[in-house]
Amino acid sequence: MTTAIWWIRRDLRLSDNQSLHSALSQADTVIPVYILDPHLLERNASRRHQFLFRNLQILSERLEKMGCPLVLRQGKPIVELSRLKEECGASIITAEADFSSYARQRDQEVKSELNLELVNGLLIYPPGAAVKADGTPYTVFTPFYNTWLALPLPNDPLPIPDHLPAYPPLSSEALPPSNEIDGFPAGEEQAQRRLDDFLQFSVGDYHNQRDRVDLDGTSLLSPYLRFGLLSPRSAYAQMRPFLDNPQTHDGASKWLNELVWREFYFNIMAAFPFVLHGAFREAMRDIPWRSSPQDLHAWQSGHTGYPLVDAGMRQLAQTGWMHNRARMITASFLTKDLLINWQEGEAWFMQQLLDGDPASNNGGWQWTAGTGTDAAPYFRVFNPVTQSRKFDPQGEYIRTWLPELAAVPDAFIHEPWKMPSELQVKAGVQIGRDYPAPIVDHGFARQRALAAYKK
DNA sequence: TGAACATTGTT
DNA sequence: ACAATGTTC
Repeated sequence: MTTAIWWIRRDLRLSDNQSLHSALSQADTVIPVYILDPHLLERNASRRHQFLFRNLQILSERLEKMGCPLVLRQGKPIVELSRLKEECGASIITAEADFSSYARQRDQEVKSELNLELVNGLLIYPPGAAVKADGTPYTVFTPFYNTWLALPLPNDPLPIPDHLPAYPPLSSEALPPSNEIDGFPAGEEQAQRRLDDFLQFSVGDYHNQRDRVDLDGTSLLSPYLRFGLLSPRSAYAQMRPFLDNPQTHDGASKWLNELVWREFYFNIMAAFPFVLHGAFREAMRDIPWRSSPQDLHAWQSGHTGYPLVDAGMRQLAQTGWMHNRARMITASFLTKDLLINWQEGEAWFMQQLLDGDPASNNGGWQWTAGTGTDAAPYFRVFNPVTQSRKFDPQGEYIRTWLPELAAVPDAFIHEPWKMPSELQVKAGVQIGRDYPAPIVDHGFARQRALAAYKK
């Protein structure tokens, strides 16, 4: 008679759960446990906490129905796990491996005292699977991608276990109350539904619609991948027929490319943990950033005077999600136009994003700032107006998130400060009063950024 | 997974 | 004029 603890962290699902599967294959009794870790909960990320609690609620209900309720504990993981082990006599703990410095330190500590088995699942292939011939990690995406694609296909996803053994009663904390997040219904069934919708309706056009901020061309899966409501292996397996179908190949392939960016940045974080604290490239550690709380606040609150930038920032603040193209444009604006340290943006995004993940978020910011691996050349400065015309041609995205500009004619929607005053009256918006004039001139700012980066 | 600006070639 | 192309940051 053996007992295993299934320590749930970022794998809030029953389907394709390698940690759960390993626990079941080694023990007669499996105790599902989630530990509310004060170190993680103290972080200012209430939207992700809401989503986490809501998902725990749903998982807990499913486990309850299967006669194997979730045990919820609160405290330092090593302490809580040791206590739980004494209570239930478990001989093994299984968990899905995670790769941030905190996660690795936490797990190392647990491993040194308890029998912890870490399994793959957060990624399709564990960090280190796709490396250069000499065994060192890739620091450029494209060769990483090519090697990644050439790896043997992963095993098929695991089914949901049809039966979980019951266990004697254990105490459990009450779940904090939580609400549904608008636009991202919780639970692994909703994650699967979201993927089904994407495969049925959008994947074939993904490659040519994904950059359009005014269309629903993206998969919207990021929050689900973030919390392991969908395993990337399962998503990849379900994508494969669409890769093989010539009608949908281009879109599916572009989507896979994005999924591999996620794998890439996890590899980078695992191999170079210092990226979470500063620039990957040494040469980029001395950029003379500006300090301007006022400009930072204008950016955070969506009041820079550049409509697309502001629309993105307000979408983020209001919903916890932002279109990927808008993420690049707003990030470029902070780092290049305002010349504010990308780490300020990284922190703000981590605070706001429902899908906020240290590896992907850090990778994205360093890419935009030109400080990272595979860096965009520092002289690549997005023009917020050009990008706006290109990716929101009718200004629909802008009008959605900036209602004060709703009546601005198409000809001025991307640069409303050029609107003659009689048109401002007609559109019911006075620039400088109802909507800000640009807080910085892009042409000037571009030159300033080029000079600052060149030093 | 840029864009500004100069140059060239076409009306 | 203005689009296509090349060069530069």
